[in-house]
Amino acid sequence: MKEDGIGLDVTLEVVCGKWKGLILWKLIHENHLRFNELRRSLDGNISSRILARELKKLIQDGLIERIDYETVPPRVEYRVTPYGRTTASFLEKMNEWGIHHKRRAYQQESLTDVSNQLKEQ
Amino acid sequence: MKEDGIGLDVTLEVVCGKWKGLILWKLIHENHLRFNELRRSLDGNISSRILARELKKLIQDGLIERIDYETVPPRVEYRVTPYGRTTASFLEKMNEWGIHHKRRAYQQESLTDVSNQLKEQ
DNA sequence: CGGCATCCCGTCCGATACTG
DNA sequence: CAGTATCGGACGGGATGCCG
Repeated sequence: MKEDGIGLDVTLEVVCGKWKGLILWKLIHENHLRFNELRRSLDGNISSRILARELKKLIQDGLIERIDYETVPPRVEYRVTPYGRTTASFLEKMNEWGIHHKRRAYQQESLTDVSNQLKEQ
Repeated sequence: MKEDGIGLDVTLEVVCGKWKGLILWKLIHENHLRFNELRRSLDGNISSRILARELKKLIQDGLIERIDYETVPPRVEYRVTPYGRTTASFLEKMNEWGIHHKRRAYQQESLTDVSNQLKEQ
């Protein structure tokens, strides 16, 4: 038996929830997005309140940084830090797996359809 | 720009929450655990209610399977399915990253200590 | 042993409105 | 533009007790 999941728990904490993983993923691929830019790029259905909160958490963990240009009107950009970029190691894998899972879920539907048809005979 | 995070969202759904990732991880490394065996192996602080609920979700997604020996007293085992085992691709990476993150969080504390000492001067 | 029922709380998530 | 304030619902997670 190998050593246990000593690290998995904290990764789950960092990336968990509906949005933080997606935000990280976006910033890794886009580099420096402004608040509303980021908001619109996330399927459009995250509220500003939620986005602000999730961003704060990611900043606290040192994964992204906030650049305030101190202008009027305000201009703030968010960037992934070099450290935050290391999360790509598992986000990449998660994304790949998700794509397969979607394909499989679709096949699964077809299978149960067939199975139901068989049962009806 | 590459294609977007078309898969990440569903992976987050599957693995999200405090426990499902850890349960999968356990079953991948142990193969067929009984209910209370599994429960005790998870830091001991998951309630049976929560465990039962999370197991159901994982079964619905086809990641694990339940084998009921139909004996008295009851004997039920849980196993990861071949498909469930494919999640190891990202769980492995998440675990590695988490270990690094813990180490870094520790260093970070030392850094802020130093930073605070500097500010006091 | 392997759960389910009940109650409870804190957090997540969202819509809407508003501010500097 | 970049958020904050407020309200409210849904869900995750936990403690306790009971059942076949």
